[in-house]
Amino acid sequence: MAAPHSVMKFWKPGAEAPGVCEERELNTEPSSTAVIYNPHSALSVEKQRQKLPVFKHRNNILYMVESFQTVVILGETGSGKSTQVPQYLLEAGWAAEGKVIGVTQPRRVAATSVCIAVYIDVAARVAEERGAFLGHEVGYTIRFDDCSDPHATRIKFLTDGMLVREMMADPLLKKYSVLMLDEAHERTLYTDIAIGLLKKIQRKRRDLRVIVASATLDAKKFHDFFNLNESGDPSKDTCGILSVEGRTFPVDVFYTVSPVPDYVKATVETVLKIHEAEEDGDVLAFLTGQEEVEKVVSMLQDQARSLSRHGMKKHLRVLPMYAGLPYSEQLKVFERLPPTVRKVVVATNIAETSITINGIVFVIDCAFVKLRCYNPLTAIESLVVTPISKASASQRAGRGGRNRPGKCFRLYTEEDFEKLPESTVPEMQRSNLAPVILQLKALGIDNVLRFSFLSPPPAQTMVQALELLFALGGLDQYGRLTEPVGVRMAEFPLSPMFAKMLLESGNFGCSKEIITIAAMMQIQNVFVVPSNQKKAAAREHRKFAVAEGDHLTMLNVYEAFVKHQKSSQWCQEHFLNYKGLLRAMTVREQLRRLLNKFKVPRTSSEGDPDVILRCIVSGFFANAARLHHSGSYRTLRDDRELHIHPNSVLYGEKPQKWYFLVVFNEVVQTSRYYMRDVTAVESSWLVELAPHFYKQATMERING
DNA sequence: TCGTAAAGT
Repeated sequence: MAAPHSVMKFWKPGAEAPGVCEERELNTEPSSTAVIYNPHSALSVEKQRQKLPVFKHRNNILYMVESFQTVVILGETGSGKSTQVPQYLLEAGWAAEGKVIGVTQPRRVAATSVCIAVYIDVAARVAEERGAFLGHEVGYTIRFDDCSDPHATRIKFLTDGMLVREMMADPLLKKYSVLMLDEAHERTLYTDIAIGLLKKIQRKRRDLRVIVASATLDAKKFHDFFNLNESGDPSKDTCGILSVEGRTFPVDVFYTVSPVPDYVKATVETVLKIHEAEEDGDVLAFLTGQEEVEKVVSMLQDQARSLSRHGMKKHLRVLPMYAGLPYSEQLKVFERLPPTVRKVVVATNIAETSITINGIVFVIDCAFVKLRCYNPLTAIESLVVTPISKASASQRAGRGGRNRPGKCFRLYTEEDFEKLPESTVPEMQRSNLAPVILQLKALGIDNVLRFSFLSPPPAQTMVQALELLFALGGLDQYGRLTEPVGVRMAEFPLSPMFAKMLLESGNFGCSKEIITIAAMMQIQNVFVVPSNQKKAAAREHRKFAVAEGDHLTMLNVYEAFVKHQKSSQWCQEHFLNYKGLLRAMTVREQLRRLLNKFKVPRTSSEGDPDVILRCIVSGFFANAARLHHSGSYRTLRDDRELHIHPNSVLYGEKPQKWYFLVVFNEVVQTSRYYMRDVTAVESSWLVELAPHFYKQATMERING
């Protein structure tokens, strides 16, 4: 039998060709023990800290923070910068006189885990004198979890989104002496907002220090952005760059000899080739979505069974990994396996930044990723399979060098690698900006079009956002934030349409129900569909379905959940996402408090659906579509073709008079333009509730 | 007629 994988041919470029880590010296220590204090080590905490690569740069870092307003630290994986730099600053007195050293992370888990690592260091050192408690000297603040003390905390970790929130209460961030933005190269929406705002704050607060911590890529861009020196004399620069080597192992990069027609098949073949020809070590393969992941997993599992039948000694354990996977399934990729088993993790981009799996030696990279992008002309978001950037490719390859030297198999030619863009387009340039613009206005940025963006978004996207905010009553005709509607809308941790709907709910007499609906709409995958029980799941889910649409269906699910004592078993029986529903409860509580603060009366519709639907229209009137005789829908605003998303309870319903007009939360483009979270409404409500938006003539055309 | 990456307030 010919080996099915014999078609995959790879080659390794010569030393002069760009590879990953080729030129790096080989290190013999794993980075994982280096970053977190190991209480079992014979070495003291001090000794362990001194062994980190960043330690050599301690004095230079402190010198630069003294001399420059902004310092860009280029630190590679495993340098120890995230845990050590905040401690160096603390030791050098930057937290004196009640000041705080703030460190932001793009993710909640990172904010807490880095915080705990630093806490362990600090606690181990000060324990003898006064002890240390998490949330005192060292603390963190993330949504729903504030583990910090306004008086005692000297080093505070927080998500970048949280920092932007804090600016609403303290626009000059007066309590901070230094802010370090970690993982800035990821260029998340909130990192970019924070960067723009910090530059503005620095003009008013010369004493505020900013440290931008990034992987090697965008150093110059950050430097030029923050450097306020216009004299041309480098000695007057206000921003300095410093680079810190990392501690990872070399990864050999291989390319295919010719282009790969089908990367799903090629992934399977490459895994088998590694299993057959390479030494021990686990495998990580990158694909773009759940469907591809599951397909590769099932193909490999078939192969693995046949291999064991043919007497292959070493076994394959194939595991999927993506965000939508149930938590218990996700945990399996972290399990340690006996040496007779090779672990193969087939993952989406979640494994590029959000999780790190120990023991990975071989990486397979298909060169693609699914990215959200926003079309400023149509105001429609879509998820598009896009070629990755070179930065992404090197990040993926690096996943194979965490514990020992690794190998990365790229399912594309070196020539195609050269054609990839240097870095991924920042989120700021591919997002709907309505929430961003609202936040900036609330932070006193009057002219958002002239705001200092690190990467300016398309002007048309900003215009779209301004128009929507005006239609919602959050901005006046001069683009100023309205009082109180606009100011209050900005306080909600939700998109402006949801905020408007919530603020109106008191007037409609259904705030209790609307809070639930808004909270439920924030969680993904309320309905769980296990691949082997699709029919049973659908049967259970249908029990919650309501003819009006998804919003009232979600209300139904939540109320049933509460009625059944929030039981996890009940959720399991009805194929509902238990953790998601718990989260909806937490979100609901936060929203309820905000409505209390704004004195929105607590009212219930007492079973009348119409008031709830009208209230939804008051926020989502701009997202309306009418039934077209073709059977699809058309947007009211610009007559674009839309379809009901297959996950909607209205999907597949026979179009009746009742479904003539619908509103929806969002449109996503995949194979078609799909409306998600859809509810049927009366056309007369649109004219009544949004007369400024829908002129009478438009309505006549619709009805005619 | 088929379908949401992953992260956050």
